[in-house]
Amino acid sequence: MQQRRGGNGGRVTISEVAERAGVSTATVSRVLSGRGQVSAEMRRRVQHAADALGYQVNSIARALRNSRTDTVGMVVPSITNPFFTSLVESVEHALGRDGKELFLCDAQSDPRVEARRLASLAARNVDGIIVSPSHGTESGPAVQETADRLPLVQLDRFVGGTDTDWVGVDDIAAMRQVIDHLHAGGARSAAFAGSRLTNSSSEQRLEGFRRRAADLGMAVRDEWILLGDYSVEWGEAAVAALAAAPGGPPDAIVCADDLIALGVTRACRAHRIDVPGRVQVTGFDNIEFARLGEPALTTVDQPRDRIAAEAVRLLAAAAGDAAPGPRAHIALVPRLVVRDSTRAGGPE
Amino acid sequence: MQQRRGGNGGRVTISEVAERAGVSTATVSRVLSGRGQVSAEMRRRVQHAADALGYQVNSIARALRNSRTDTVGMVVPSITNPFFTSLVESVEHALGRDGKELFLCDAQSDPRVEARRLASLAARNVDGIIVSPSHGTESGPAVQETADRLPLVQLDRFVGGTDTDWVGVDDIAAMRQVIDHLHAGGARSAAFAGSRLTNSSSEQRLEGFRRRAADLGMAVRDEWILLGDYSVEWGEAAVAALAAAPGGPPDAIVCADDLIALGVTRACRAHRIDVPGRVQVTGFDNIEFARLGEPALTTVDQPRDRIAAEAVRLLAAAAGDAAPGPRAHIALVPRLVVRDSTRAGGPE
DNA sequence: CCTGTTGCTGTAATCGTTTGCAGTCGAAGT
DNA sequence: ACTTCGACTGCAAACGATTACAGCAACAGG
Repeated sequence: MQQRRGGNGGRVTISEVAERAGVSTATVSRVLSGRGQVSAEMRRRVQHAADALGYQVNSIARALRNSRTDTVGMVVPSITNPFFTSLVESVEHALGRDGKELFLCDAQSDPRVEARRLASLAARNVDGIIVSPSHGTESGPAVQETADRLPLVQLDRFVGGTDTDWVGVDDIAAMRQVIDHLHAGGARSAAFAGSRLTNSSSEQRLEGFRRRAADLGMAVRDEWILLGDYSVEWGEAAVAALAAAPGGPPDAIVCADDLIALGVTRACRAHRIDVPGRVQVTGFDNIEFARLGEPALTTVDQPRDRIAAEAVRLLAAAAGDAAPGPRAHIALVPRLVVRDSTRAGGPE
Repeated sequence: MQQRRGGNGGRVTISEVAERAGVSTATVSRVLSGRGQVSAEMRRRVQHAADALGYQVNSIARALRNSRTDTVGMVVPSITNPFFTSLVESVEHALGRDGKELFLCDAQSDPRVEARRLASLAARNVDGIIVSPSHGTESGPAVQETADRLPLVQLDRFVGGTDTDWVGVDDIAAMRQVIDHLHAGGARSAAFAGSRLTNSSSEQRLEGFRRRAADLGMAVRDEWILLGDYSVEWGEAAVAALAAAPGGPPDAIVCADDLIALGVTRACRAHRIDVPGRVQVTGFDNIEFARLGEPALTTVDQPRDRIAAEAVRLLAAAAGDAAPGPRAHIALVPRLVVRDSTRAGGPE
């Protein structure tokens, strides 16, 4: 059935279709891409020949000719972090509506790997890149260099010293909601468990936490600011540190993401610290597992679909005009999701 | 600094480098790819010019010429399932060692989406495809068609009616370990919570469960075989069904994956069914969250790195020889990880 | 001096598709 | 009858990199 010649894996080319239909490759191309004028008879003949041979376009050749791949690259710090995978899912949906596909890369939380990924996406002529930078400063050069070559938008996190589009949430506003809620639940002191200040999320969230806690007069001791990484293990370690301190843990532990919060609640169980009775705990991101914690986590829900849609829109816009317009920084306001790890109506 | 001409986004081409260095494109290519004889002087001149212009190869053009992209495609049923993401991570590592990259696609658990993804990967001339088919029968045609065109290996799951390489675990042997362990812990009756029999994992695991339970004389009622999907929600629903039945749940609930098991333990807490006191629960896959369950899940650890390494090896082998060799079916034996959701030493 | 060899470099074809340009042909306008 | 036009169609040149082949110089051996 299939013709197998040449070294290209036996694929049928446009000229074989042309030969079989007795026309030129130009006509075949016009029929198959639906561009240009072609008579009904030709259209039929070509279509028939293409079907018979099982022709499929070679998008490499097409991409070379068009310098457009209909593919967008995305780089995330860690593909095993559920927040990023659900973000990826949202982005994929948003792209699907434009007939584009996603080329996903994992930076393994390492700026050097990240730089390699960005370079290789650029070499592959993707139409644009969506990146959530893994490091708040070290990711800078590679991101900026890539942005100089093709449309790029940063998602969720932002790296300093770069001038590109960005879409994410307003971390400060989110933290205000969190602190207000904890305060209403009776918390008068609070700890913060985040990651080392190597990315914007962490910085911003800590900043928001500090500011609002100060506004409300909540006690925040220096030794209650615990910075490690975005992992369950780190959350567990943080609780160990807090529990060991004289006076025990504060009234609330605010976590920079849900993984940390899951670690915190788990460690609290192990240390027999009642949540939310003795300590209230909050997360961030609202990953699927947040509701599975014991107790289920109160957390900040990121509007992933909105974030993804805006990012895709920005990329499309950037691809459109040659002149780089002014940069857009879009901060969406997230929503607090109250579950069982905090006290809703004030102290019982 | 950068020259911006043409419609390719202002990228520097090999001929611009050649012009600047005062040599032919052939020489530039030879220098840059390190193939062929070039004098030291030329090498220096070309290198210098390339650096000055910030040249980067256009891998689209290279791919067209070489009909090789150094890219492998991977299609997974759901990118939000932690098992698959960690498998992806392993595959990426394994490929990295060969200087290849991964093009990841999400099939959204839908064979039609899957078929589209496979076709588009093939159109993009990836060197090979790794797929974990989302459906046990409906994925067949697309998978087979793709396998006819280029090297393909199925991972973890296997779809009926196809003739391709496969790497996964021996589900039957795994289930034997699970049942033996539960039996040693005193279980004399057991339920199975899996997904509808639309994929091989589910089928095989159920088969293994049935066989070994029968061997050991464990009671297995028809209404204890609960099939839904691979999700936490389904695990919760399954417990609701079991708890409502007269006589209550059996001594053990064997789950086809960890997500289901997490739902099961969660629902048991809600229904005040003691785990492992009243009911023992097991999972499958050993995702990171398995140890976070309350209680931590006893589960089957899949040797992800081995699986990934074998898959990459098979692809490389298939890419090497033109004649398709005999198919390899590699079943690795997984390891049981005992945690707190089962009784280790027999009934207390 | 002629031939063969080695070492380097350039010319041009090639991968598969798209598309500007030019050519053909029949129909319509003058 | 002679443009003019429009609808089609084909020719051939791109896109950017790789590479077989040929050409050239220098040099060794006969």
